[in-house]
Amino acid sequence: MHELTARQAEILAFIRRHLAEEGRPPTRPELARAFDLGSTNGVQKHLLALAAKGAIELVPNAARGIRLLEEAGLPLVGRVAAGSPVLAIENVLGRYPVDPSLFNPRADYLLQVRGLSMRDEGILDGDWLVVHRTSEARSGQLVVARLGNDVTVKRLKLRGTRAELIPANPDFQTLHLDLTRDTLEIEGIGVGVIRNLTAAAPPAAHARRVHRL
Amino acid sequence: MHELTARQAEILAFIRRHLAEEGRPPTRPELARAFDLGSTNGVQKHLLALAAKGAIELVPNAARGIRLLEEAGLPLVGRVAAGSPVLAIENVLGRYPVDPSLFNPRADYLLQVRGLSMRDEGILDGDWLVVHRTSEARSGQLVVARLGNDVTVKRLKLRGTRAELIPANPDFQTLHLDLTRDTLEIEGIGVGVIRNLTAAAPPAAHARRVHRL
DNA sequence: GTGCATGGTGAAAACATTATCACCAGCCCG
DNA sequence: CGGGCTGGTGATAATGTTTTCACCATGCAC
Repeated sequence: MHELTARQAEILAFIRRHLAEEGRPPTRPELARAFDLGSTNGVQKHLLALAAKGAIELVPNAARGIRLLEEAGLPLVGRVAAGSPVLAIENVLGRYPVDPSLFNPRADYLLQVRGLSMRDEGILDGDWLVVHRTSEARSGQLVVARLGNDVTVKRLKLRGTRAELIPANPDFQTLHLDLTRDTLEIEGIGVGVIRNLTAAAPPAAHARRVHRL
Repeated sequence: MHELTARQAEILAFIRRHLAEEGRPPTRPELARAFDLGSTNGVQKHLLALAAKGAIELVPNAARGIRLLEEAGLPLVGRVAAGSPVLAIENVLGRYPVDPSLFNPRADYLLQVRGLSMRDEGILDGDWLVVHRTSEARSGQLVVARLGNDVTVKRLKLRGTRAELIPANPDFQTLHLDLTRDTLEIEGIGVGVIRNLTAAAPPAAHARRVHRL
């Protein structure tokens, strides 16, 4: 999908909002009113541009025939390949209909937890950690951190120039870092946990096209 | 909301499906075609009946102006008052945008877990247990059971006419039941767990009106 | 059996919406 | 400096859609 212009992004955002609030896509006159345009044709050209760039689909001759083509739900990230960004395509196992607004701050992706290093905080092997993407974390928060080529989930403690990454399982070691020497890359903070208790048959990843929410 | 007739329920279901699949509500001609009616007025009368019963809202003079008025998301059940049904209004703390299809079998409600009796299975105080409503459970499943006036979450083991409700914490006792004497009422089975790690500011319960799913 | 809710047909007027025409201006790129 | 993309105005035809007529049949409660 090509980059959208500022104007096109505004219009796409309005369509999203209209869909969420009214439960149906806007018409061209409604869009024209919202953007104070005198002609529906201005709107029509923006819609054609958005459709050409793959952001929406226009259903011919249907009133309110605007469909959003964004992917629904949050990406589930599995084992992170060495050196690759967390959200790189090869790490994404699928998309699942989890509402980002259910968590605070907003959820950005799901990370499948491997191992039992956070067992005593009730985070088990296979659980989905709900992650808010940020590079800043405060002491005491559960962080998704990158250590060299590895991505790990631990509780962060900051003491001046020293940092600790603390597991919640006596079988694992606390990692001590000197921030004047070592680099600590924060990928995000844990804002929630989701566990599927009947995981024998995991739900199919929704490739569903959205409209709202 | 009054009871819907079979026909009205069919039509409501179609509207729901159309919304989920097409991203916009159906028009009256579309409904007429779907139900093989020769006149859009047949549809119109059904819509007026649905609106009168509070199932939908009709937006005047708007193409596809049908809004679903169902409540979004799943109810979160807090402490269950003695003797009351789990989903009784006084037990419901709010509604949260959790997608029922994310779990298998389908999620019906969320139960706020009290205490640490399932700690070693990673279910902690305050966690939301995702529950599928059923009165039948198999041995080995995590069940929401009613014991007299209390509702409890334990793992179920069945051995002939004897049943055990087993906690996952050595500080708690296994409950032994003789099914020829005692009654074991199953309210549902646990199909998932959701935990909010930053629960200081819990998300506002959505009273949001849906369209989608 | 009379009244009322449900579930229809058929038609038509009024209005909402899409789609396309011609035309204009600014901007950036080669 | 010419051509293409963006972002507009204004108008109109064709179609989609809502709304409301009048009329009919069935089942059910009082």
